[in-house]
Amino acid sequence: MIRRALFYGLLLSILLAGLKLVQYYFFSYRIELEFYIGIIAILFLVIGVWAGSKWINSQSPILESLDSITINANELLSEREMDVLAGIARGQSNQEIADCLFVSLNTVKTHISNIYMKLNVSRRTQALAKARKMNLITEKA
Amino acid sequence: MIRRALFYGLLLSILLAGLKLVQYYFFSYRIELEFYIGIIAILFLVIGVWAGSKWINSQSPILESLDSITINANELLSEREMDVLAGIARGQSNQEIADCLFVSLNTVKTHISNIYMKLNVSRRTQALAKARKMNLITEKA
DNA sequence: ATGTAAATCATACTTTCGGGTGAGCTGCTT
DNA sequence: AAGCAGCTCACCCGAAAGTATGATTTACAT
Repeated sequence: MIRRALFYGLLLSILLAGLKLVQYYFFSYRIELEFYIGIIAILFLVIGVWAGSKWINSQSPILESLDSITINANELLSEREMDVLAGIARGQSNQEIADCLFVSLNTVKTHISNIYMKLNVSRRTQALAKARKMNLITEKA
Repeated sequence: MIRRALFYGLLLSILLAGLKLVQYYFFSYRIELEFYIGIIAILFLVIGVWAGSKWINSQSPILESLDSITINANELLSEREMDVLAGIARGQSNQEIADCLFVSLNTVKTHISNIYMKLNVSRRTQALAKARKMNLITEKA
């Protein structure tokens, strides 16, 4: 969570710094300000779309609600396991979940194994069925 | 698709125009340029995330039509395909579904492939997520 | 009749999943 | 300090799932 926020914050800072450099050394005296701002706006719009696409399947509660899947807090599964379960519920592959959570495929597998143990199942679809019965997963209205 | 692109293009244009106005009439002489650009960058980043999320969630033509048109769910998937989909939703393996329906494993695979084609997905968990969104699958007491 | 869609089954191949095991690191508790 | 739970990652192997293609049969509509 925090690591991801820091990562993108850093990325944003770097981009801003880069833009400032570009501005001072190359463009400021040759391109009009409106055009320059337009480029920045479009650039960050694209970045935003990219980040949004990448995050839409991640575990943030806000984005989760956009995906109409809600993971309910529970004592049984740990936070990370809930994240993984949400990915499964969204239909993501293990690799996709790993990419979203910024961990390795093996880590996701381990979490999933633990989920299966805790839910007493042996397949992701079984885990989904059981999790829904237990109200761990609910559909957003 | 095209309509959506036009919509967001228009939105972008309006926002750019608005920013230009703001720039000329309020901020240009009071706030430093770097700060101003940073605000724009963040603003469009947020817009991008929002738009990206929205876009991702309405990728499917089927889901789009659900917004305005009432679709008879039974039209899309055949009876047998619904049987198989139910098995998937129950968490059954392909072999278990085959046993339940008294058909071969290959037949189940074929049905599943057809389901994936019709739902435009490539994994059973994706099929579940999509089918739930389309209300092909609903929870019962 | 001819075509279309559904259902059935098959073979061959690739990718993904899941099980088992081990291990290092962190943070909290006793 | 020691123990424990959670998170991370790795490797191996077999099973399940998915892809691609082709084929037969039935039923229904043009």
